[in-house]
Amino acid sequence: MSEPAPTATARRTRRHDPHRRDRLIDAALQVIAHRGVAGTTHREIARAADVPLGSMTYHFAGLDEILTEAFTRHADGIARVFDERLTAARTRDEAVEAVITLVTDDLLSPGHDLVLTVELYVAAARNPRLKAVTQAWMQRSRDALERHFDPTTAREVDALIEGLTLHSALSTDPMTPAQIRHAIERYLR
Amino acid sequence: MSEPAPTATARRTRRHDPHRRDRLIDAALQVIAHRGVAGTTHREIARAADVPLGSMTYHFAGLDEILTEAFTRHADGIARVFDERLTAARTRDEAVEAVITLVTDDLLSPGHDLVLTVELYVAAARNPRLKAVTQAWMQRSRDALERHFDPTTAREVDALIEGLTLHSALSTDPMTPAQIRHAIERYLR
DNA sequence: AATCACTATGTACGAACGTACGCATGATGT
DNA sequence: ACATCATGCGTACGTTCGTACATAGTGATT
Repeated sequence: MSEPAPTATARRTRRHDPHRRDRLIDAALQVIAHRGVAGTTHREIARAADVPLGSMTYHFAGLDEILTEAFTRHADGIARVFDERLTAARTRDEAVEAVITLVTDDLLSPGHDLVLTVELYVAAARNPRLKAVTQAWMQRSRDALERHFDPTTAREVDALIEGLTLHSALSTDPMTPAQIRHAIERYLR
Repeated sequence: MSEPAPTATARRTRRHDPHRRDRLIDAALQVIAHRGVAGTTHREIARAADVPLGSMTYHFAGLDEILTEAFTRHADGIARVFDERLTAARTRDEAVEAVITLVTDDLLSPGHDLVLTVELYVAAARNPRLKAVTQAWMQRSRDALERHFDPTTAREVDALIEGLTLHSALSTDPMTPAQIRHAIERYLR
């Protein structure tokens, strides 16, 4: 996402590091995914990015600022994929396929940390700035869906996507791609 | 849920307090709802229940134990309502109505703190005991739904319920009961 | 009434935290 | 070449936390 970090040994001697702020935001997302928002501290992020603690207060006004920027990056990334897939679809059938692909390939891919999304929801419940991030993201998803479906359907299928993703992620017995396809097609065809 | 607590002044003089453990678990749920799991500390719970700090270590082996018991109580409470509504339904149509009532009246009622459920999901991602609580709850919901619907439908509608509740709770423009009814009926009828 | 097991309480300690701040350093513009 | 200033760095302070523990009060049993 950003430029590679200087190696640990290099950092001990060299100091120049443009994009450090960017790397810190990415590091914050890693820490959130691994330890949760509760376990995300200045020190953990600094360790993950291999920068000294003092760097945190220089680049960010406080922990809130880091969290906001990190979650904004996360939401924007997912929303962009959402947009792209649905914009590429030309017909309603293609749009249905796009939704299925979104859930099975993008949202539930092993590399994608779904837990980040749930962490965002929880944090948003008590942080107005994060609530705004969440709502902007939801609005963007719905707008993308409305390229192909009427507003009511868009809203409903948006909720369905949410439920399918969440339940699949939380279950020891996750839904198969075929089951997800079945659920979405049942709703949209 | 439990017996009323002795008043603050009474506590200062008297000490006998059976059901204190129960009250502490309820207090923990209140604190989780207000401050989140991250802001839930021994001291906050003790303050909410108006007991001294030392009482926490006596009644619970650690913070994990309190959280587990609190979330177990939360999940059991919702699952019980779920069971009851679906057991009371005699026909498929009544079952559909029961599901609608569950979402609009029970899960989304102003008194019910939906944020507790999301907090549980996040905590469960990193706590095996809480993961077990979540999965037992999901299984119980699905079993209840299977009294009236085939397993595939049960699973899908369970996910739909999740998405509808979550989106309604997070949105500034929450879905109306009519919209929720529309979404569920579209799926089940 | 005496005893005892259980429950309740206040306090203390070490660890981890957010944040502030003074100093060092390297890039930049002249 | 040199001055300037944004950036990088180490450290320290005050706060809050989980937890332990010694002591004290209480209800039950005899």
